[in-house]
Amino acid sequence: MGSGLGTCTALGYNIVVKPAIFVVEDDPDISRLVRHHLENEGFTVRVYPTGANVLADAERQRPALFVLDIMVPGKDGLEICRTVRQTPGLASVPVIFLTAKSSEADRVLGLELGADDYIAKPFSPRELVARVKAVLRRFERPLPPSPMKIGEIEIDPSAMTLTVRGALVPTTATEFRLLDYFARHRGRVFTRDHLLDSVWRDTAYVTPRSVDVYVRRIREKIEPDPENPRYLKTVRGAGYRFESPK
Amino acid sequence: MGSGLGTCTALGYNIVVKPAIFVVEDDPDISRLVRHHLENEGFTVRVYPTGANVLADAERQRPALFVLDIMVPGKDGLEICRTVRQTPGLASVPVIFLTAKSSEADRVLGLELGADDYIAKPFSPRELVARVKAVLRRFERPLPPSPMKIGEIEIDPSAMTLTVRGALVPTTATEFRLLDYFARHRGRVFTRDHLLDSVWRDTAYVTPRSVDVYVRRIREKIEPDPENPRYLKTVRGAGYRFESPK
DNA sequence: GGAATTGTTAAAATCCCGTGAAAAAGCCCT
DNA sequence: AGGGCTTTTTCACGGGATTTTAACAATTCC
Repeated sequence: MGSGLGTCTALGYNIVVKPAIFVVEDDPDISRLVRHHLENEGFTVRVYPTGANVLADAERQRPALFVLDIMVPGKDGLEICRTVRQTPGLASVPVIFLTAKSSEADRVLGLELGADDYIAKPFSPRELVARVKAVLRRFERPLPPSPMKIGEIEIDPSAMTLTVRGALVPTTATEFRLLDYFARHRGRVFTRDHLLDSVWRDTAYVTPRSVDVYVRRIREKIEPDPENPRYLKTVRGAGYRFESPK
Repeated sequence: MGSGLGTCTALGYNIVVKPAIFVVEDDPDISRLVRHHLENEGFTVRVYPTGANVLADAERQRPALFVLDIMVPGKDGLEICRTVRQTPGLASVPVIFLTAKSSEADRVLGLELGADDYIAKPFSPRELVARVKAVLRRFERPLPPSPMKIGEIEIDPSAMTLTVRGALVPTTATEFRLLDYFARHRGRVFTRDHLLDSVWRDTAYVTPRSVDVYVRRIREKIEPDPENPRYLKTVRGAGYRFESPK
């Protein structure tokens, strides 16, 4: 995994996908350096000296990540970022800024622009690569809303149905949303607070212990033996993790 | 800690740790200059006129930074840099090149080899100091959580899993947080008090000896031979240090 | 050899989670 | 609007896992 490459299974065999990174940088020395090191890591890199054509290209071939110099002639980095965030197909593509002044960094990371990290110039290649990989990892897309089959259970978000070992099991709305969230982020640990933030609707105040109750209800519905969960495990001191059984 | 100095509490009183900078430079005028200004800033400086012994020394007393002249008799700077990058214990130590030729080609070459910055001769003392500090500072900004592989052990913070020699090893929350902290700051010594401050949750007072207990538990889980730790070493009189095995 | 420091172990104290049940909030229907 | 239903949320207790302590053994350094 460390390579940053993604794989996808289609047509029954594996295709290795080289994630594309779009770089907007006018200084040819820097862009050469960036291209060199990112390509070394197995990424496909596209460099744009100005911000003119990036967006058009990006809409066609959606990149995995943007690396934007804050200041480039023409449309500058900030401008591009803003547009990216407002373009439906690109809104969730992560952005890393290259900044000269560290004072810009805070501003860039500030909420409104929605950058995901920054790298201060002069930067080292190792730093660049490390941050790019880290951001990509953080942004691993949740699986798109399509029916999922995990072990013996099937979750169909569009129908909001849960099928366990062939039998349709009724669920309440919150039960389903929580299970769906877990199933979409298999293998990760979530704290109760995180789950409340991302699964619950209103979230006015709700005790984290409510999560426990729902976990139990879900277990009763999907686990053959709710005492020894194979899917929805508790990670003591941290939260819960959903996993595919071996 | 913008100054580049680190402090740590040990032996009941405060010790100021002066980060060590290893300089490889054959011109005595320049090396004198470098030493003078860096020592003025509170760094411990060690000068090597040739590249012969640096690596051996560095492996014992791990420096915070290398300053390498690109061209020195014997093993030259580029060579040393390459070796450093391939030495497990040193791979993450930053490198700054000194070069006479200010040609861009040289600069880019240096950076492509994995250097972290580059200073063209003749340089001003202020520039030297500024770049050294900048690199050290950059280096301290922690990366967002991402899986780590150190020797034969793998740590995945998002899944909260530890894999040792291929096998998944269960950990408790505190064990994991401590190991994660160590792994994220490889090569640095931490006092028990520092660890309590930065890894423990509440820290309403907890005996420093608790750290010992956790170190032992971690060793039992990751070390092939817990009596002779290869990863998590004790630094008598100071604390513990986690390192990549040679 | 002796003082200081760290390793080890086991027991005590604490924290955390599962559980059942009941209160509160929604919801739908007339 | 009100009654009966479902869903959501809270609460408290008990058991068990984790954390912490403390006492003793082993090591290191002078």
